[in-house]
Amino acid sequence: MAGRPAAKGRKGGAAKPETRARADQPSASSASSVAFDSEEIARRSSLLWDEPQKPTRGPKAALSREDVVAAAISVADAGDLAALTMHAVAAQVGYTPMALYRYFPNKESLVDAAVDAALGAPPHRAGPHEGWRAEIRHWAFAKRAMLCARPWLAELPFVAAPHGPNWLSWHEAFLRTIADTGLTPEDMMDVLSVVHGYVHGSSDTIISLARATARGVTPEQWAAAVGADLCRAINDPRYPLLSGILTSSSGGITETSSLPTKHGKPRTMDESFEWGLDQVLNGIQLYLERK
Amino acid sequence: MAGRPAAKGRKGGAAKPETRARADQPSASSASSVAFDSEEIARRSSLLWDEPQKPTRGPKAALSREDVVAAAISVADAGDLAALTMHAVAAQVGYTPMALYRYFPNKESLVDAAVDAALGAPPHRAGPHEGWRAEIRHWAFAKRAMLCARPWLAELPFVAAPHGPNWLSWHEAFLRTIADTGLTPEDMMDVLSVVHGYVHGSSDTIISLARATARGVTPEQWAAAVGADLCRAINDPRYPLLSGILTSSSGGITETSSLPTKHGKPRTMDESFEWGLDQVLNGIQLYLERK
DNA sequence: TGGGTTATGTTTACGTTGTACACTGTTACG
DNA sequence: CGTAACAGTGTACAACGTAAACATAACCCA
Repeated sequence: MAGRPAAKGRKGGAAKPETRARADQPSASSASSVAFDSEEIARRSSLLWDEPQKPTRGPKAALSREDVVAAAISVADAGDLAALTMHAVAAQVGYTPMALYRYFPNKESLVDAAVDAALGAPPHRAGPHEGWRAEIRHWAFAKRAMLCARPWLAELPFVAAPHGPNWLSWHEAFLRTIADTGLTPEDMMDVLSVVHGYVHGSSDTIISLARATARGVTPEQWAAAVGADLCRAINDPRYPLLSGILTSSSGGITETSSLPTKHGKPRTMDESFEWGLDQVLNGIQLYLERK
Repeated sequence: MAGRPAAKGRKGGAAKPETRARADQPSASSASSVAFDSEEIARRSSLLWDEPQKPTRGPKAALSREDVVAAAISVADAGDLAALTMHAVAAQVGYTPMALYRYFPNKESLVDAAVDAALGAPPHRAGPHEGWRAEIRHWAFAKRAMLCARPWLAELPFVAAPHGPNWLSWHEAFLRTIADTGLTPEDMMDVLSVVHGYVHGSSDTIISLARATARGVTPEQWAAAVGADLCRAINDPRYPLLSGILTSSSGGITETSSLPTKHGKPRTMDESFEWGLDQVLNGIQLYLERK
């Protein structure tokens, strides 16, 4: 038989995997690394776009790429990026690790596929157009929420991941928000870059919190830990301004439910994100008005 | 003898790896992962701040933590983050891999130290204060340049790295740029978050280019490869706006020396970064003026 | 109906990596 | 001097990604 769900002990089979991979050129690149030359980029993204082209000869595959990807995502969701091993994915689908190589030539391509799938589709905005500003805000909050829901995506190096269908969909959705503003194509891409950059770059703290809470750490514990870490700077003469802000208590680490402070109402992390987003949008609005 | 530089020769050995790892609790966390609870955060950052406290009894250590960190940085500079292995670092300093464990308890702490050291000190702004806007621009460009010079830093997960001395110095330097604007401590931290977020989040493309060129790939080759990857979206009915922009030729991928286009002068990547930064700063300026 | 062909999943094995442990040798204090 | 604390080495091993060889199952054509 062509194999049974495995789970434990089975027999053997035969096949011939890819044979390519590293060590040819000065290149190299490993595990979840970054693509450099055109052939590597093409190879990595091809699996995100090309259909598997089903053969008719041998036994039917028990799984599909989608099955494997779904298993990979559930493994990463349950743990973190480091938990996403071939062994773990194989166990999740009920086969041996080597079985996965019938669907993806190596781990990198499986991770690429899992990442794009995990991005999911961008939110669909039904109803009337609310104006670019409200639409961008929706987009930004959705993206942030997506990253918080799958914090392992933020563990990836944030450079040069292959551009899969969902990745492009998020970009397309953004462009839809500003399609009627009269911006040039070039301005559109740069506005996208500004907002996208801000959302990604400024979400590190909330993602860290999301990771912690997913592990059972309470927000209070997390805030205390990060605060204690930062407080090392307090009274260090090298960081006078930072010390002052941290001791002023309103600038310290606070999470969504906000910690006790001396005065006023400190912004929650979500409010800080929103505040920053609004400043960014104000800048863009200014640009639009001046045109 | 207490050991000689080694240089070659390996064999086998015996040991019992962690035994912890995943599967105990909901916890886990591995290699270059993220800290969750207070004890882990404290443990990870302690080595960034505490002195080694030299013993007087035994033989003198041949190396210092700084030596090991310098070796780690040079290894990562020469390759990428994946090249940063204990073997490689040990070979760089001329000792056995296990010798490194006299200086750092594990790889993670070594990487943490190397990362903070690699950040380097923020640029020192001598001379008269040029005003917050110019100062922030300097800071942002310096940070971007630093990331381009050490692209492996961008391979790290961008969440929750321990806050070492240099990391805090960069923050302190930023706060210095806006110290006289009259912002509240909370506003200052949020302004920092906005600019920091934009700089980090929007630098992925240029960092990717920097990585590629460091490997000998010409900017033209790189742009062609990335462009070809993106062009998969062209004529795909799912991405009408993106297709339009990509075919309009001015919105395509261009690097610093700019590629041939049909009309006008497309922005280079640096110009796009600067454009976005200016919109962000405009937003902040608006906030300052309204106060 | 029965090969031949091809694809499937399994088994086995290997190189790499991080690192525990036991050991040899070295230094400085008592 | 002895002895305790340290340095670096050598060995061992688990986990990982994955190459190669195998055994089997489904299809094709005769």
